[in-house]
Amino acid sequence: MKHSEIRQHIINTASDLFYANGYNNTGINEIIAKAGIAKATLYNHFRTKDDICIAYLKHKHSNFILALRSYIEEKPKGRLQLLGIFDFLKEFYREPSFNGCWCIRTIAEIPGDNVEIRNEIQNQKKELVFFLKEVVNDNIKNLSNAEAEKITNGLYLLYEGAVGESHLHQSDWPIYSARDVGAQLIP
Amino acid sequence: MKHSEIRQHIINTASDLFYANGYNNTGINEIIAKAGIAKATLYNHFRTKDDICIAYLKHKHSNFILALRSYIEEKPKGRLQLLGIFDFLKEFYREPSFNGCWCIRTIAEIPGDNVEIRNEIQNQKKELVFFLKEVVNDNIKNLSNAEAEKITNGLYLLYEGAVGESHLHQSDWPIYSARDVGAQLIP
Amino acid sequence: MKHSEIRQHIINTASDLFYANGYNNTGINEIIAKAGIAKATLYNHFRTKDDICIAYLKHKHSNFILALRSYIEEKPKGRLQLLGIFDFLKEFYREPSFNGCWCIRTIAEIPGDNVEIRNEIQNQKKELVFFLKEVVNDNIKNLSNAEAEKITNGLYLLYEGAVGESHLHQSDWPIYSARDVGAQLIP
Amino acid sequence: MKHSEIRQHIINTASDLFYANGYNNTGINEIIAKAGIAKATLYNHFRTKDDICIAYLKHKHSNFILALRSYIEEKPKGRLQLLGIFDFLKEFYREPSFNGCWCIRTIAEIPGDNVEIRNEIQNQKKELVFFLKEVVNDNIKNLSNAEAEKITNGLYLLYEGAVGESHLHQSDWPIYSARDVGAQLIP
DNA sequence: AATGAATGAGCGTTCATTCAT
DNA sequence: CATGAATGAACGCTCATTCAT
Repeated sequence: MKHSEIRQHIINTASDLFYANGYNNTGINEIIAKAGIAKATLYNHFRTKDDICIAYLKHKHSNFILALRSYIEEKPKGRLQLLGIFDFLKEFYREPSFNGCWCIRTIAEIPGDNVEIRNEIQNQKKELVFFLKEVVNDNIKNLSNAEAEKITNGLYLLYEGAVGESHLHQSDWPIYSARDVGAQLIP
Repeated sequence: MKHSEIRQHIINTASDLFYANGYNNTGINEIIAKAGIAKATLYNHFRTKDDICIAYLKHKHSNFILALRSYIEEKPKGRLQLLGIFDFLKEFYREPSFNGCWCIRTIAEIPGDNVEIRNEIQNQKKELVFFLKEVVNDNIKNLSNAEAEKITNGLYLLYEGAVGESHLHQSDWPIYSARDVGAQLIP
Repeated sequence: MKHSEIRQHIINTASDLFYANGYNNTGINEIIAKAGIAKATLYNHFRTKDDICIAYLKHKHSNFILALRSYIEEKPKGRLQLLGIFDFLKEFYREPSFNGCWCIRTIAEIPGDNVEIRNEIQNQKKELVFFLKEVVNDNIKNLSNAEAEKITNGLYLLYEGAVGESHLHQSDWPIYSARDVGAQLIP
Repeated sequence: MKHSEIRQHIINTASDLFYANGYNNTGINEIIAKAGIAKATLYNHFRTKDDICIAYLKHKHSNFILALRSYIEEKPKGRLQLLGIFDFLKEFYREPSFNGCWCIRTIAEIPGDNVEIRNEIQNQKKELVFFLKEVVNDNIKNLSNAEAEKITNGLYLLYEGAVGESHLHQSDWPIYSARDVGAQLIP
């Protein structure tokens, strides 16, 4: 196995555990046991557990953005494509591994002065907002920038609320509600 | 100090620490040190740390509901009272101690099989939805039940999103956005 | 066993190990195993391993000063009492546990920026110089302060050299040599 | 770079680190990082870390003896040349890299049963005594062997004490004191 | 010869909880 | 009812050394 492969193997293993059980509830020992590697091997690839956390967040984010983008690109232009973010979320929710938003869950676990992880999380959300704005502009014509931003922020908040609340209530009603409200935002 | 006073003192102390620094990041030793009590005293009042967690959640919730209720009751009936939930959140956000939603943050820290704490959190949110529905019905006349629920759920999602995202981004724009969108939901 | 007794038990155990095998070569696990206590018990009595190190140094020092003082007080006043410090060292050297100077050995093991331990060690040596000066003044009459200091410093250096070199060469000739030279310093 | 050059490069690098920060506080990784070589390269040149330690000690010793010899050879014959060892030490002490005696510091770090390193250190000190005796005989005429040894051992102890104590107290007074006492030893 | 990823054993430290007093 | 010393398990991390390439 090549260096980068074992690195990816660690990230995959840790990601599953972090996402399923939480960052602090997942110990290094659990990761190496599941990955089948020695402790020092892990530390040859990552300086600290926090570094693995960053890699985990990036891993989840890039997969998520790719999947979301390809999902909605297959939808017909217009309202359906725009509301596709909620349909995507429905599918995401149905996955047995669904456990809410890794950003929200991780930020709840780390001390407030952990700027590195906080920054990563904030940047991911900013990227999501940026992506949503693209989708808004692609699917609603003749919007002023202010209008586009208003709709984008609304959809973003609804999306985030739907992720968190479907996870919290273990039910998909928040996703349907969010889609309904989202539909009202589109002129 | 009476038995119940000590209990409340422990809850107050633990709540401040849990909310500020997180549940897992706050140790029993820190709590007893700040409360100025002996370790066994704490365990005479609470069976486990998880029990303190439940008490912490209840404590935050009842204070929150009371404050929210009294805040919006002072607002004039109608749209202003309904949107008052977002104005309340603005004030909540401005408090130096603001640190997001205790439910969301706590659920991220506990193992998935901890039903006791999960139930407490779910019930709190259900109570919030119930309360919001009351406010909706009080301030918008002649709503069918379905209409009331639709608006309630929308406001709830926007509120939850605004709490979480203002905390995540360390900025109050999500609260303003949520209020804007919320205003569109009210006929 | 009372709190202070178990504390002293830890100090005794750790002291034997630190002095025999070195500070860094002695692990916490070795200490608790030999002391027959749990790891957390040790950490209830000492904040860090460095704190145990300080206690070890203080323990060795106070025993040493007491033993040295009582040893030379039994010697007749004059040259014999003054040179008694080297006779004391001979006996010290003969003990099977003799392993050189804990100060010199410890300072060699700790990072240069560990001021707490460095200060303790420097203070111990200053106390030794102070004690030696007392003995000099007690046993040589009509010395100016400068003369007393000169003799004191000479004896101190010879003593320290004798401790270190007898340990290094595993032989007592440095003690005899130091005594010989020391004798020449006394008018 | 030739084989022997790499070896010397490793020794130089390791020596600086060992002397500055201690043997146990310097890791193999630190050495190879600073030397800019691969880990296995280091182990092609040295069987174990202890072997590097031996090479480090030899390196320091031979440099030291050469520098000391050439320093005092430039002094005029007689008392000045003999006491030149302390003047040399003054200059040694003034170097920013001064960190006491590598022998004393290393012997404090290794287990008592490490005969290889202990022997190297003892031999270095025996060589120093031998060298000092040469200097004594060169600069004081008509000494019996016993007289020469007595003076040599005295100077040696004073020298060793001065090195260790100047390092411990971070002050040069022990060097001045040692020189003063040394002067009294010379007839 | 040179590489650098992998290792197992150990490090110092923290944790929620128990129990004799 | 209040105490606080003691606990065992787990924590994140470092080490000198080996070995397939």
